[in-house]
Amino acid sequence: MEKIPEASRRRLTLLAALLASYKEEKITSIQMQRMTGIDRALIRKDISLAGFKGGVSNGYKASDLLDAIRGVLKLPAPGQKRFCCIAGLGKLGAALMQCGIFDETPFKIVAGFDSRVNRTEVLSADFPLYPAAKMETVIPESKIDFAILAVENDQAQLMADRLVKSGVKGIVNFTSEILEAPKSVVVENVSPLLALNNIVAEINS
Amino acid sequence: MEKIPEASRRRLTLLAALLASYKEEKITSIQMQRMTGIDRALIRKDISLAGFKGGVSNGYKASDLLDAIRGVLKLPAPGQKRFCCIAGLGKLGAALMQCGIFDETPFKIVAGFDSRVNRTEVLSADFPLYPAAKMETVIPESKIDFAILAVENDQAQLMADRLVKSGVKGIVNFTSEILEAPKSVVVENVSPLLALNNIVAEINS
DNA sequence: TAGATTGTTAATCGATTAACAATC
DNA sequence: TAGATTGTTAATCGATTAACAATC
Repeated sequence: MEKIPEASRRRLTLLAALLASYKEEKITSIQMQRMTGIDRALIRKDISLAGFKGGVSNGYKASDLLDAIRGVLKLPAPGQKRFCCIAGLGKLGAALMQCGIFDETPFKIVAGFDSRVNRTEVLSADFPLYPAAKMETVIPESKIDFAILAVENDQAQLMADRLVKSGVKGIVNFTSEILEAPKSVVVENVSPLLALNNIVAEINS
Repeated sequence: MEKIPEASRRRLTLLAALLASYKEEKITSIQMQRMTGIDRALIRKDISLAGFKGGVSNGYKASDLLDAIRGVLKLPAPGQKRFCCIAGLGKLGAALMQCGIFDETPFKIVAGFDSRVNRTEVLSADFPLYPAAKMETVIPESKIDFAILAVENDQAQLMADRLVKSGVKGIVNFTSEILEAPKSVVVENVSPLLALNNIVAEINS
């Protein structure tokens, strides 16, 4: 199997998210176009790139398609567990850790970090909270691969550097800072500010 | 000015975010490559597409470059105000509204909505909170263009439909659902779950 | 000047679209 | 069958890379 281009990979990840909550048995490229805005020819091309040939003239079996996409992108399926941590336990970080955002998903938050001792002592969670200085020992020990970064902007790069040094493979960046990181660590920006600016730029284009 | 392709537009928006917190006077394409991972030739090409010709042999003046990018993408500058609302005042929505995420930015949250009356009564904020049924009157009256969607997944599409009907131009989607919306409404997905899946897919590619 | 970086062109590369035979 | 949709090919379109003269 040749490797899937980035644009296709991101669309397939989106389709997987769509299918994960899809309720009917069958789905067509036309329906997926309506639900995602992606052209149906492109959807069929992506599915073809993913190596899935199970479609018939009344569409794809949704669960088979989802399994195929998960398989080729190596996305974790329900039942598997990938460990994450939250760095930054301010209002936003605390809410992310308490709101059950990863319930019923393969991702599981197993640690929280903050540089302010009083945050780690005052807050409570289903998993242990540590001072930031413990990151480099806790992250490898707990087999944490991914971090949610929710610190204040002025600490963002500093904490990102520590996460990188601790061995995380990916960072979900909630701060408004653009993080410098080695190519071996993947950063996904989910800053609401950046998102709004992307929306404005698209509207005005 | 011919219109800027989407890929360039998104990179330029990222550069604007970078420059907004950049402290030195001058910046080169090599520095921007290190900070963002984008190839320096591509950065220069994007800047050229944006119509900025102010670079000299020791780089760009950061503030001029930022102004130019904001100008061409019509990004709001500090001092301007664009009004937003939060839909969904659970733990995450409440944290987003209280954590000052848009302080010192052109975006301002001016209303919050929840379908549970007890949330709008129990919580307090610098701006009014309304039952969801009021969206269609409050959003146009308050000149709200953008919404942060932070409801439970099972209400996501329903609330998105109401936001669309109320006239918002863009939705920042914190839920794990993939939203169906007309092409005239821009959706940016900032779901941590989708972000993690994108990270996993990239690592395994 | 010497060294470094920009701005732009041309070449390459990759992604999207159109179209339609094959399939159910 | 009739109608609809897939899977794939070829054509088009757009984006990235390489290279380098111009500039400071």
